[in-house]
Amino acid sequence: MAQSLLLKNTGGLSLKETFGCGQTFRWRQEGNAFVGVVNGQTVRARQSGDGIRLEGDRLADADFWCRYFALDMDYAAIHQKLNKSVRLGRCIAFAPGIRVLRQPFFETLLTFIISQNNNIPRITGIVSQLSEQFGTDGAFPTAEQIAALNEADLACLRAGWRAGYILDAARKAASGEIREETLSGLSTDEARQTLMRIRGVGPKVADCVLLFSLGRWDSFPQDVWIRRAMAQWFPKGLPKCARGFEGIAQQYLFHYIRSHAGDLSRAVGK
DNA sequence: CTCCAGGGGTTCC
DNA sequence: GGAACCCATGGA
Repeated sequence: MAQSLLLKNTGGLSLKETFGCGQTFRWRQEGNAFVGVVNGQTVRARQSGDGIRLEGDRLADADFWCRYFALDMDYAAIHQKLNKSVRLGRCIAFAPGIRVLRQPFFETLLTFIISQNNNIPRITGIVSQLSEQFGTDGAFPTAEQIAALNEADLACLRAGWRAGYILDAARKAASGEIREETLSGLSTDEARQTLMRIRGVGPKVADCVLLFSLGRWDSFPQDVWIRRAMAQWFPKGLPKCARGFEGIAQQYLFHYIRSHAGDLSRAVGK
């Protein structure tokens, strides 16, 4: 029996911009709605009036979704700060409805390990296969479920050399060497170093996990495109107005750059 | 055929 | 510390 939940006070959140800006690989558009898999539950989301309507079996409660969509953040204030930079302001104006989600920890960790030197359709496919093959009822598998496997078991994913990285991450998570609760108690820099003990997790993947799962908005995923754009747009680093919100600024920047790849390839000298 | 995709490990200097 | 090169896979 399907449940329904209306999230109010969603401000200027745009599902299209939020799901399409490259931070999640688990939502697909169906008409004017989006269908995603979150915590093993298939969810349909659509914007309605002044809120977001969620539908699905066994929906999580409003508190969970409030956290998932970062509705506890004051994005009007964040935009006001970041708009002090003309260039960041341009990126925000292009997609003001982006909100940085807080996604499930283990799933985010494996997803961004899989994302390395990879493209979005293939990342989506591997994550989907991982869930169908090894999760319970299509849910994203637990660390314990993956830790019990070996590389031969993962060969069906066609994930290449990342299979070994997936296993190491799962084993460290299952053993308790890497725990979300532990990371939450550390500084962003300490948490980054801890995550990088996992084979296949470098600064980029670590910061994506910190930003997209733990809500560490001061982390800063060093994407290759961002590095190129930064060198030209912000030769001295991000402006002071982005202090504490480097990750959010980066996500606006990334979406803008990816959507203007043709223009930027010339501007950035790719 | 080559090139590339939201990187990271290893091996050099 | 940084630069070069390697890594499996699939689509363009």
